[in-house]
Amino acid sequence: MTDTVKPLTSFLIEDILSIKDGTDFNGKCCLQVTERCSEWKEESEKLSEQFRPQDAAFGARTESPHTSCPSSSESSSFSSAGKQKRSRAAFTHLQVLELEKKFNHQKYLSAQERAHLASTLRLTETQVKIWFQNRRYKTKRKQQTSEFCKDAHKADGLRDDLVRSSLISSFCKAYQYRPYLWDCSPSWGPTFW
DNA sequence: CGGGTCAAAAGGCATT
DNA sequence: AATGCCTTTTGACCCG
Repeated sequence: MTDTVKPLTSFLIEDILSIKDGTDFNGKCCLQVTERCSEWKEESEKLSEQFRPQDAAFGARTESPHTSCPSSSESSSFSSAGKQKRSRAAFTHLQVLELEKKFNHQKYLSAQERAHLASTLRLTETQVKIWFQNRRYKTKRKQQTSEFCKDAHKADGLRDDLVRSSLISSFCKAYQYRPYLWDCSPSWGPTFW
């Protein structure tokens, strides 16, 4: 993996989508992030044309479509001890975006839909399946966490604005490594809080 | 460089 | 057998 294409985390996209849906906190920033998101998408599409990490660093997505889990058979290597060494592909921005879009639309895929999405994104069906599994579990965890936080705040008699500030600081924390989001507002950055 | 975080992938077990 | 959920492992990245 080079610095040219950094994986866009699904967490990031998830938050971008939630902001676009208007469920987040700052109207001005929402608009800017939305604009930023489409800019980024264009950029991502260009990059994905120019450079495909799976072709360079990973064998994971160049496999034959006949194998159900080629990423493990083709991109895994063995250490000197003979133990299987796991490889971990980093999906491209576009791949994650499309997966997120699909996930936003439906949480579960049929075998046919999965196969179609996999071929569209040049991933294996297993990768798509595992991605959806991880994604569902992540959503569930996040929901459980937020419910727990709500209860805790209620119990402490704290007001909504504290929850809000907690969300904002989570957001800050989540995006601390993503300067393209930080620069969407001149006054928006770690010092803002 | 060590530790923290995130995410892809594998493993285990349950369900259909 | 296929797929689900949940946990664990692994690797990349960042920060102090």
